[in-house]
Amino acid sequence: MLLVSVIREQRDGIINGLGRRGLKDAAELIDKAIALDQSRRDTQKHADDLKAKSNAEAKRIGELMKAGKADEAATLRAAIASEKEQLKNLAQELTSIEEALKVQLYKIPNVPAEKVPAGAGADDNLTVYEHGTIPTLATDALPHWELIKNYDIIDFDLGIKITGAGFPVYKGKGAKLQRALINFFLDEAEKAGYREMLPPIVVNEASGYGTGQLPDKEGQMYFVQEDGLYLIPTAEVPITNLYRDVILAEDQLPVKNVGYTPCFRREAGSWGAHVRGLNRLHQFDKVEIVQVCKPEDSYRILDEMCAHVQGLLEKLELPYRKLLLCGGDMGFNSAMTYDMEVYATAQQRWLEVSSVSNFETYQANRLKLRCKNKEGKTQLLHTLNGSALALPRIVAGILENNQTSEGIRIPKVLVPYTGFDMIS
RNA sequence: GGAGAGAUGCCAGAGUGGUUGAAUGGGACGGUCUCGAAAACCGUUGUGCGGGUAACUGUACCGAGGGUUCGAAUCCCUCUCUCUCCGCCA
Repeated sequence: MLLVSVIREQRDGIINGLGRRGLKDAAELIDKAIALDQSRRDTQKHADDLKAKSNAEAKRIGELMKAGKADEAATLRAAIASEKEQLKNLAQELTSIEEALKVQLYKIPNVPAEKVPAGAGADDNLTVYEHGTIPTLATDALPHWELIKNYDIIDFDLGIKITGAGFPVYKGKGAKLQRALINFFLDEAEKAGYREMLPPIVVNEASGYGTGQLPDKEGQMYFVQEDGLYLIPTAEVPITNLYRDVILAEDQLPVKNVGYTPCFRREAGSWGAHVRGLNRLHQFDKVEIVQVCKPEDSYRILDEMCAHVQGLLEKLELPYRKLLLCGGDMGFNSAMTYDMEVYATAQQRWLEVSSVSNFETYQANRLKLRCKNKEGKTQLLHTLNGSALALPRIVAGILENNQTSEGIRIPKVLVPYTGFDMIS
């Protein structure tokens, strides 16, 4: 969430920035927060002053007792009663104002960075880079959901039987391909300086709040009622939350972590023609890169992370494009996001395979993730993350684009990992 | 699942109602000493939120939330978490 002090000091700039998300009521959102903040400060001043008075009186009673002046102490004690009552009311008032302010701040999304184009939705995203050539397929080329059946490598029906729709079973070379991709992605990240982490894939409520899935987006996550735990929708949640309530030293920055996890998404109500096959699943595998850095470095690092992701796609010989998301299409928490999309030639569609975001201090403020600089001052850090990469759509791209009459060709770089160069 | 113990500052660990934001030790940082280093000695070493141009200052925080009290790290209640032992188990 945004820092209330920043909202106070940069009201107009923030309203302006939020406008690029297509938010109609930005001014109203912000002004309500400012009003609550003002009343919070007034109330706190009032309460603090009164508390200072009563602290002094309590201390005075202690001194009188020690000096054996019990009767004087008793007089003073009697005088305090009404103050106590007032203090209690003020404290209650303050708590409820603070609560209201917090709720209000949770409603305000991150401010898009200056370079982010204004826009309402996907149509306003900017294509900033394209790479690779779209292959020319035979006329009888099949979409991946047909290919996986023909080669018997991914089985949706079995998944339905044991779990439900959107939980595929990977079989034989299909399963090996998953494992190969995961290892390839992890190895590449390690070469780029990331430290591998294998976190839990269920998290508590505090972690959900830390990275911004909660409140409001609990519908996205599977919830284990009995234990109050959420299945992670992305490794971002556990890996970024490793740094919740942490104060790092400057020389520990930037933190570069990578993790493979399964990801679980309920995706309620999103089933239809566009989400066939591997295009959208309830459970899928993903390797995620996460960085924590000093504010002045975060946009350089955003570029660095994109370059890493693009390098992966190039090594996999997949045609892709890079989009700079417009304000309206960005996630709630993000200040700037690039999406990478692979072209799935048989479907004739671009599939989002990675989303790389800079959250600036938005998550760090919730996480209380700070660093102590050389002057001994603490300041909020910036957090970033990106998929590197999400598997199912990569698999869809490989299957569709590399289909031949002899079978499906495995990208060269993966062959050492799969142990085979064709699925036939 | 059963039984017990505990939760204090960067860490270890005192503290059972009245200048305790918190003894002591360690660590870290700065200084003295040294050619340099070690040792020794001296000093510094929290966070949030307010007020103030600032120096500075108020307040809160000893797992969380309530309560008792003029006054709570210290007493009471609830919750959470951790650890140990037993059971079960990959």
